[in-house]
Amino acid sequence: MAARFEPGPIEHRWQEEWARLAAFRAPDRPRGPTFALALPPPNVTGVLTIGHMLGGTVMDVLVRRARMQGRPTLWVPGVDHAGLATQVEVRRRLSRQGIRFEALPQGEALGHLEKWREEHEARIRTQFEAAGFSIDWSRFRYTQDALATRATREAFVRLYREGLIYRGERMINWDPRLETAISDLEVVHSEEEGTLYYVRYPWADGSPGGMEVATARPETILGDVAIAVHPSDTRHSAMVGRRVRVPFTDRVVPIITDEAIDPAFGTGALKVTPRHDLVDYEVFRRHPDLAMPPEIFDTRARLTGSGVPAEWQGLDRDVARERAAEELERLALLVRREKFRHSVARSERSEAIVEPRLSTQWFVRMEPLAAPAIATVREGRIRIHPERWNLTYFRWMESIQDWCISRQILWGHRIPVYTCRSCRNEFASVDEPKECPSCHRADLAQDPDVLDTWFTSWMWPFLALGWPEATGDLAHYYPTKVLVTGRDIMFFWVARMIMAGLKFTDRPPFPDVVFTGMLRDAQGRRMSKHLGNSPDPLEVIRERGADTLRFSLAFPNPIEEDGPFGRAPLDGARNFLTKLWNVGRFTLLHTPADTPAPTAPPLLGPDSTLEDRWILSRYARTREEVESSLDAFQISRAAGALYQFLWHDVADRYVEMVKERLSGGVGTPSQRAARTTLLFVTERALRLLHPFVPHVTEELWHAYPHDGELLALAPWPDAELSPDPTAEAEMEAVLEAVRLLRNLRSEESIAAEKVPPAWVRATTPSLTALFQLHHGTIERLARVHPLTILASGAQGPENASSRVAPFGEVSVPRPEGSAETNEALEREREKLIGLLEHSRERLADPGFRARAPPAVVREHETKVEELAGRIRRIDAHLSRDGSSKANP
RNA sequence: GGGCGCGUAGUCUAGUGGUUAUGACGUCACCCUGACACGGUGAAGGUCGCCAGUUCGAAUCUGGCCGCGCCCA
Repeated sequence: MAARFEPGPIEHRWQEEWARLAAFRAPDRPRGPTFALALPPPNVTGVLTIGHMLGGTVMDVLVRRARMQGRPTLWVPGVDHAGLATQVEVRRRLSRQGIRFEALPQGEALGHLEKWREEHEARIRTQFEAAGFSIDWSRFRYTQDALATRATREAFVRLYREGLIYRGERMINWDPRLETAISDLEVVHSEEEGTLYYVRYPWADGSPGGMEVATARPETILGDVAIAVHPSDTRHSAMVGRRVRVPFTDRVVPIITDEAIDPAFGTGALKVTPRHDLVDYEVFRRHPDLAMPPEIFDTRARLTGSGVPAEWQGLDRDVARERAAEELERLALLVRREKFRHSVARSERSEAIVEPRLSTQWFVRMEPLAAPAIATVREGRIRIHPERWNLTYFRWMESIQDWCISRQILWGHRIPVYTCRSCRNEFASVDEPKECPSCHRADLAQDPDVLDTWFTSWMWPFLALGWPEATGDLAHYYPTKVLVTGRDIMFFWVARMIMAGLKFTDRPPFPDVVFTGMLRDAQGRRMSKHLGNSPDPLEVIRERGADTLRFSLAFPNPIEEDGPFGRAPLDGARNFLTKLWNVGRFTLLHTPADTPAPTAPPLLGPDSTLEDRWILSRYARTREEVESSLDAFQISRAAGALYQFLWHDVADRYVEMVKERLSGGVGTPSQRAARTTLLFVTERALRLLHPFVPHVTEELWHAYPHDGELLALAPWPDAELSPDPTAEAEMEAVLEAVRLLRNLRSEESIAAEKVPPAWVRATTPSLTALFQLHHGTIERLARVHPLTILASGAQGPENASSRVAPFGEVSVPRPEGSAETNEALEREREKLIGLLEHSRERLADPGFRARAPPAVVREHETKVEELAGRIRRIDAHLSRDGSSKANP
């Protein structure tokens, strides 16, 4: 085996081998309970980020464990066409080549989109494969493939026929750059600096003065229908009912009252422009006497229409704003301008300022869908991890708005609604209709819009398994077992998936949702596509290895919290894997060629030592910890338990303890016990670590004596052993003696190559016997010789430096020239006295004795005794040294 | 503006009523000891944000304050 751990070649080899053996191909006809998981389909917009790797790692840990547990396991992958997002990317790419996307013939535009999809789909797959995720690529799906199209149409038609999808004229969010409607969720609000214009509307009757109104958008004056004030605003009550002239026009509008007006904003008077503001629209609707003015903007937010003066036609809204302000100034109607901060709504995709627009679009009625989805989470049939996100989920679901699903773009599923040009009959159809079902003519026009991408992806867990067809996969693998994703798409996707699952399959699509946190770069900024501060996973894998990347994401920071990513975690993971590699090498160095695979734990016989029993106990505990952590989706906790066990228990302690036994190599019973124990615990650790770092563990496992073709398909360890508290307690005492002796060596500056004599004195006969039995271990680990074990009453050495612990004391001779101080002991004494006093005070409190549980009282009593004893022993050392100093 | 969450060593983090507060990274000292210097051994480093309260007992529960973050409008 190579002396150095090189991830590259190992990872290639095993990825090829897994593929060759179709190790991750889910059985078509599985037996027993299955474990399925749908990969959240990445957008074909771009490339994957480290965030995808985090989610993938979590999923792979769960999937690989399930597979090793012997459950038929399916991890189904796919990609999402991401309609608007992809169209934006392609549009951008083309515009760099001087091509305007909108000017292309439809077929050609679609060609560009399709080409983009192919490139990115391949790239995404390469990235997931390089990470070693155990995905069943034979079941790869795409949200625009034939089945997905069928599912999308089926879902639409069902909701349409039930009246849950309707078309209506509503205020919607319009993206004037992309010229399409977007949903509420695709709008991002931010605080921005703007200008507030104070405009005077002259009185219609020609009397001097006028009504002063504050607005950020003077260009929309052309669409005003009224001025509104709050009904209880006494400043303006005298004006209510009067009429003003709308600047730039010959229109005359009334001053009205409405509760929605904020008297604190501007002058407390609001101009009402119902076509271009949601609040204004609502005010308008509450005043049926007002008439809807004509449209003033086209789809690119340029002034247009009969209400717009000829010289302003075609002006962009920003230009128009400046022109309007200038014109108002010229007309002496602009009172003043004022800088102010306000919330600006922008389109997530294009960053254009959203133009609220009265428009006819398709909507899904969400309330009937949300109610059962709320209940499902409330009843615990779906559990969200971490639990605190329940609140966010409920809050959004309980105030849910109808979902605008129509988009005026090219890339997506066409809305399956047709209108007969002959009889005006409108109908929805799953299949492409040949004729009008009413008049049987073939003169049909399909709705020109496409559906929001999420209208397809919200069905992903069952769509990916073949729905609406009654496929075998759907029968065997649905519902999936868990959903792992970033919490940033809780509303976009998770909540909608729960609704869709309940609506279309009558079942929750998964019982558990695991949210991963956001990663931060070295400067502590959240990684985002926008900032472009996420490294390319392929680069990281090429430089550091997939296992290193995976482990750096799984540990040390909890996967569900935001955590740092960068050199430090990667180095930590690399160091751990190197440690694992070397522990493997050491084990193999002491594993004869004919050794059988460790199918069962070593039998504990007379040749098994304390360290053997101890490491087996530590293994048993580690396994339990891994199991319970993974059951609770606490991936990092499981990884941490394995890290501690392998590094600190196996490598630092057990290996160091058995080195002596293993050297020489004549095959004594004690050597055999040590070998089989070492082989067993490290082999089991490989199995437990495999879901986290599959390549390196697969490599090592094949170098080990093994049965079976792949570690990936080897059985997951079950509870073969129980913890052994006696062995653990005994080993603790021995290790504590070692630690104190090492501490003394260091404090007394005993050179590393020196092997001084040492003494250990225990407080009880049984501890004395224990140290007697393991005095060789203590000698080796502490590098002392000879070690004398003293009976509890025995006289200690002269002129020695000592440490006092609960179990007893340890001493080494004071080296020549060492200052004869006992600072360490004195510091220890002070600390112990503090603790002693604290416990005594507690015990002196009658309330404590009366109310605290007896066990806690006893605990303190024991502690007082122990501390007092320890202080007495320290005092004995101090006074002896004192006397020896006084009388050398 | 509303809601949610979080403040624990230089940094990240565990810890939901009784522990001498966990681990990792970083720092310092010594050591290239025969699996590993991507290592070993040891050490230093904490008023558990602040103030009050509940309790025999608070990092942990309650309230207020301060700071930070996120979501929604």
